[in-house]
Amino acid sequence: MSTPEPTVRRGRGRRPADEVRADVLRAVGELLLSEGMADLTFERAARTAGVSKTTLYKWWPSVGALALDGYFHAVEDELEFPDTGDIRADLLAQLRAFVAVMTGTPGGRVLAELIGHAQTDPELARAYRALYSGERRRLAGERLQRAQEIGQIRSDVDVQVLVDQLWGAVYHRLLIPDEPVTDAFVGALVANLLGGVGSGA
Amino acid sequence: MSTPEPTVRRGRGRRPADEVRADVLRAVGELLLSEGMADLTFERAARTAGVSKTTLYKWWPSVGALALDGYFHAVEDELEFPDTGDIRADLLAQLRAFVAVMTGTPGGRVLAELIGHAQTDPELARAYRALYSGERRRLAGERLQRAQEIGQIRSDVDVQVLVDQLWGAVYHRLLIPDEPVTDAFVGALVANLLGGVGSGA
DNA sequence: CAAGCATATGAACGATGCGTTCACAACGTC
DNA sequence: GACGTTGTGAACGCATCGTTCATATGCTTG
Repeated sequence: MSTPEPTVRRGRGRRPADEVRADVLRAVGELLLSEGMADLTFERAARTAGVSKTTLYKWWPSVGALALDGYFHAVEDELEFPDTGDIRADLLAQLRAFVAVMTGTPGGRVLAELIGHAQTDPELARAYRALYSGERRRLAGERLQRAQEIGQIRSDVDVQVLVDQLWGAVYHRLLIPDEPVTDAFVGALVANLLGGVGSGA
Repeated sequence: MSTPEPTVRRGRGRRPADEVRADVLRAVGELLLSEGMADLTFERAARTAGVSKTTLYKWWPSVGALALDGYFHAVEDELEFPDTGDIRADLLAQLRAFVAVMTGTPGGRVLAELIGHAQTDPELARAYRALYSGERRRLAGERLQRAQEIGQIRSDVDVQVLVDQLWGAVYHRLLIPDEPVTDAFVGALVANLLGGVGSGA
């Protein structure tokens, strides 16, 4: 409810497409980080960006797609997959960086909301997989496979399953927060998987 | 959009609360399983159940809460945690049964949509944890702890982390379907964790 | 058995967002 | 300098929201 939107008045007529697009993404990013995507609508995005609603409808098929664009424009995701040759250290480093972003910035909340929205917005789900999750899965898989090739991970293991048991486990706690996401949790994830939790035969 | 709702005409005045509640839950369950919760609204639920919208607003704080009630009324979740004394076999059995429900019935889709909706509906999120996820985490934890006590799982392991690396991994593939959820996947989950995927030191 | 309380009903309301339409204006190009 | 592309502003009908109100009836108490 209602900070009076900073409605920017403009004349009519065309403005450069790139300029408009930049305004929109900036505005959407701001709205997302400050209020989450529950209250994000075409109407509000248009008002905040000082852009015609018509324009938004022409460029983005759904609120979700708009949010996805705005989110990535805002965070310029830069989670690297380090490769020092030591898979245990690299996994810990990457997962800790990931957790830091997810819990220490509004980015985690927004990402969760994007995934949430994707459950009932096929358009957004497709865009999310195409732009984000697929790529990250590929990068993680490549790093894990290199570890496998030099014998740090058993050769009969399907590395994609490991992605679910590491990052997927983190997402699980983000989306269904019964338990906290801590560095200790991350340490346990890696230790459990690499060393195994069974004892005897 | 728009099967013409089977509007049930009724007289005015009070009907037994239990009867009304039953009608509502039945209707919501039907709507959820047939159309998902994207199109579920107070309006449609009221129309389908042949109940006044006012009544719904009085009993349920949000569409999400209504959906959650309707869902559990419809599926009467009965995923047991077997205990044969063999933790590997029991985990496989439970996870396979879980996966069967999630992929073989509309229940999986609806559950994903509930979790999705909970990301932007704190009321629903709280209800979900209270009614469902917390309880299931507790049950799984107890079974894992028994295995730990008889030495099938190492004693220094935090069993709650295992929940995230087993069921959480499944949820990950359900919510972000880059990779399929199969029995082979389940097998790999259990094998990876119990045996470990590292090789050397 | 009668009185009264609790509760569902139906109808209406203003507000908001949706998704689309339209004529018009200005930018960039040829 | 003309033209086509593209954003602009305004207005629509429609759906849902969340709320209000007087009314009708089942249930319970005395």
